[in-house]
Amino acid sequence: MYDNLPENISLPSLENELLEFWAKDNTFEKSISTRSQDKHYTFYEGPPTANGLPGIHHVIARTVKDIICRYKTMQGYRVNRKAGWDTHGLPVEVEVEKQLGLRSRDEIYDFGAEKFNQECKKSIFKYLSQWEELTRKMAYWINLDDAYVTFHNEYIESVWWALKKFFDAGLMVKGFKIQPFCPICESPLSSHEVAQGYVDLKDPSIYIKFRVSSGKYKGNDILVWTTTPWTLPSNVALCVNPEADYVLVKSGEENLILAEARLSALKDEYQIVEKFKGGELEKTEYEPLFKFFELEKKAYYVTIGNFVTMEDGTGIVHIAPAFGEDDYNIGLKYDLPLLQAVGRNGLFKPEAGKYAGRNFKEADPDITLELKMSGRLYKKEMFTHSYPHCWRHKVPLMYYATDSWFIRTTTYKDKMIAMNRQINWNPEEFGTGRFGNWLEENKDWALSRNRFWGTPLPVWYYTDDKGKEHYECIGSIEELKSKAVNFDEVYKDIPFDLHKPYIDKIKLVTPDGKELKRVPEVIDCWFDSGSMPFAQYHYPFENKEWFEQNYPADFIAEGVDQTRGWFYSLHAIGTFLFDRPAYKNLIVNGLILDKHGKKMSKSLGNVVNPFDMMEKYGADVLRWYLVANSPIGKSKNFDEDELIDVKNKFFDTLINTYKFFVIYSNMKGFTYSENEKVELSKRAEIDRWIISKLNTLKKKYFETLDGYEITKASRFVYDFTIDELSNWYVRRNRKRFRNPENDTDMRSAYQTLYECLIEIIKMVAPVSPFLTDKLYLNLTNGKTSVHLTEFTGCDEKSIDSNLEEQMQTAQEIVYLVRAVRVKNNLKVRQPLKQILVPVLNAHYRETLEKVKGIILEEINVKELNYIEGDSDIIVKKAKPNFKSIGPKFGKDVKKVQQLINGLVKSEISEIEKNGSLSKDGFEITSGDIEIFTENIEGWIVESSGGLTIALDTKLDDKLIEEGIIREFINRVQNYRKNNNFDVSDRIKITLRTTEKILDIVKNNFDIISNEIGCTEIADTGNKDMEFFVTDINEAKCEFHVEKV
RNA sequence: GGGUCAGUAGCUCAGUUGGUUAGAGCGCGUGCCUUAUAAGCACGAGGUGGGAGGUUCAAUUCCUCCCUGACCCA
Repeated sequence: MYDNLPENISLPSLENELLEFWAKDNTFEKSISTRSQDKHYTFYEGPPTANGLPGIHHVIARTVKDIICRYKTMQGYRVNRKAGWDTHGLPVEVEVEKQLGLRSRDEIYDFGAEKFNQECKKSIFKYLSQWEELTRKMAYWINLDDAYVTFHNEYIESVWWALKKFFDAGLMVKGFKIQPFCPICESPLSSHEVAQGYVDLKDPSIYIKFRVSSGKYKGNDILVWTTTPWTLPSNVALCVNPEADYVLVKSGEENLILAEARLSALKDEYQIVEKFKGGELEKTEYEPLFKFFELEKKAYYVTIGNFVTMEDGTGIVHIAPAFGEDDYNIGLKYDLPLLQAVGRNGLFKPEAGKYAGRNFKEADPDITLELKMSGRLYKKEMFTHSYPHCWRHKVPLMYYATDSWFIRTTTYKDKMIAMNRQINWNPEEFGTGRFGNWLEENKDWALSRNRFWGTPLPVWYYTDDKGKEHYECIGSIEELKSKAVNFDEVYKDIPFDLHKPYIDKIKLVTPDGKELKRVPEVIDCWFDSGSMPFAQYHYPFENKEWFEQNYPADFIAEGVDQTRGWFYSLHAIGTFLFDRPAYKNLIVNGLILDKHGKKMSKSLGNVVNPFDMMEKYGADVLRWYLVANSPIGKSKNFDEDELIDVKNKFFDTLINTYKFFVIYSNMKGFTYSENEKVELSKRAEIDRWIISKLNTLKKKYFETLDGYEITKASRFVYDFTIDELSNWYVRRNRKRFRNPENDTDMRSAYQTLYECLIEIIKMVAPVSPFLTDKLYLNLTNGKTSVHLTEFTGCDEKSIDSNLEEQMQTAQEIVYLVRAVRVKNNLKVRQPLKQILVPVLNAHYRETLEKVKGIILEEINVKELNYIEGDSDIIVKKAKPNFKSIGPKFGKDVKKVQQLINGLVKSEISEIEKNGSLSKDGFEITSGDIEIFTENIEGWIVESSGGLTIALDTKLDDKLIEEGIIREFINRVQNYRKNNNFDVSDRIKITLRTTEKILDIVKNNFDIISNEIGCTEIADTGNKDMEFFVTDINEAKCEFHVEKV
């Protein structure tokens, strides 16, 4: 006996039941421990931060990870799944600042860095319980008890080891970086912070004349455009686009140089005097506007750069290397001096003459005025643009050059590009496109952060007599202990902790007695997470062998937002340290938007709560929806209604197929047993057909999943389950399951269905692990979870493509006949005499002969007859095969198309016979045309896709009688169903109807009684009886039913 | 501002060496079938394949530009 599922089963409550079973059974642990040590598959978990609530977008990434891990487990691999937590970084600090009401760096110092970091540590796992609950409920199998945590001393030590490797290779260096900088925080802002602070600002837009002081154009003026007059006192160069055309124009008294494409910027009429490429201006010197600084390096000349555009301004920009990234790069390229007239606090420095002490933005009008007075201003406009502001202080940011530590990734960029080619990206275009391009344009990694809560940069330094800084990088705790002079003192009363501010107190000494202090910075937390392949195992201090076996990862998966985050940090670190990519395969999932394609945000109130979804529809349904409904890599518009569709269509169909099997197996006393298997060759044709289809499905399923294409794989399973198994195999075989011909036939049918169910369950299991396990346990001995089983491979031998093709032909013909019936108002219950099918070749005839029985039964027709290709009543037509005639006839293809469409029967016959035909100067061969029949003279026909059928719609008394019998059976069955009769209930019928119907029913009592389970049909009843009123072929028909 | 990806029916999505009638599901309308099915089937309505050019005998598919959206970076 097989256990059935309850009526109206609630998937969420079923899931709770299985969660308990798995917990008791230790299924997850077993799914790892029962697999061989020698066949392991390595998965890396990208660490989330638990100081924010888990959302629906976490569910999709984790579903993807879980599916592949479960799939590989079911392929026999041992898949260790170590969880991880990302615990450092600005999000944590911001959260704590909010909590404590701290508004600036100074306030954090006042509060105390030590206390601040303690608060950070407390805040990290604020939502841990929600994360654990999500993990459990969605059945994400990962080992949370053994999670790596990025703030642990061991983890940091491994990160330090990696940093020292970079340092020793000369790839970790100190330099400048232009960063968005808040003058009140006196700190750079992260791009994430900048993104939330854009405000429309009205700014000046001024055109300035720079007087040329050398070369061919000496004495003329270069016209320059800027929207930041406050940067002009820090100007050291100009920049033009070397490829663009520039012109010298005469406009009134002025001789101006600007880009040809920007002539519209001129305020007066002009004549072009000369035209030349921007490159020719390089090195042209000019007179500076301001002279606040003594320069040590050469400045005040024209440079070239491709970033200069022709979209606005004059095609010539001014360069202040401390205040813009392009500017800074030009400064490096030309070795320009770096002037900073404005300080970190946003105020002009004392050297800046009359501007000293002024706020940078507020000085704009005065600078403009001064230029006007000195005759250097050409034109002034105002314009409004979106400009970044500090989200805390609401003041405009400066782009400002600050001290930073860098990883010089650009030096091994080519290697990263080469290694990237070894990685299997899914979807592919993310690897070649987004990530590939990002690598092509690689910039050095700005590593350091002027913050508090993070992995401290393990660099100590001293300044020598000449003011030069000397650095020492520490790569382990041991090294730190041995080199520090005050280690024990610092950690005397506190637990050992590598974080600020304790680590800042550690002092080192050089052999010649120089004292070294630690640099104040912490590092970018992306370096933490990118170090997880080794840091999670405290490599190289422990687990050396284990790490080497588990690097690189076979598989990782995250959202597309990680392209330049985790995917990059893993790649950049792995490439350098281990000379190999850090991962072989990855799946990138798209963002989840709301149903209208809008980003989910608290302020819009369109955030989907994953717990709600799981409680309403179950994790199985949610997981299936997330990966199967739309391609994983695309952004997904989350729509709850579609969850309902998934549940109704897929899960209900699967459940009902299962229930059907259980009900009838139990009724017939069938239990699956390997020993009593009916050989495939001895099973009915339709059994072999579904088994063939099943194996074709398995083949596609393994192929796509081995290629990490989850969406495709799940759609294959979906289509098979609904279309082939439920709607064709089970529906067609219902009678057989109820009344099999003999014992072999019965076992053949039940075994076939059983095998299909088991295999589908296994294929669905990685995606939707709950229901499948329940069904699997019910269908087997109830002891072993489906997640502990292994797939049986595709059985190629049982794939019979002929059989599949035959069935497909049958299905197509059935659909055609149904269409004819509908159009001619002929119900399927009315049997018809015959259909005619034109057969143009012997193969087609054989095919039809094989599936004749199925066709006739499906469409309720008595005979299927053939018309041979040479019959007079067939109207043959030909249509062109463009693939063949296209290359052959080229420009004449349209003429040939008309010619072929106009071929008459005799001409087509000639081509069939001789293989070719000459007409109008064209030689048509049999490969150039497709022959089909479109009409059969004197018949009602329907054709589609090359198939044609004709239906004989003439009725005789016999057919009408049969029709009435079926109608009557149908009425009674509907009545039984609507009145909740049990299948086994026997009934007695009293019938009041026309004489004709009454006669027919009585004369066919045996057939009818067998179908509807009645013992007697009477034609007279008593007056108290209630009659059910219906009609048959427009004749009134009333009957009364009672159970006997 | 730069880069990447996408845009196919009201909605969700298929669709490859470029081949002429662009498909499916959901939803809508009308019928039909059914004692596993809140299921299924057929028919119907619904498409300037985002827009404009170009290459070609032939473009949803290849190229260019533009528009819209999302993401990443400034």
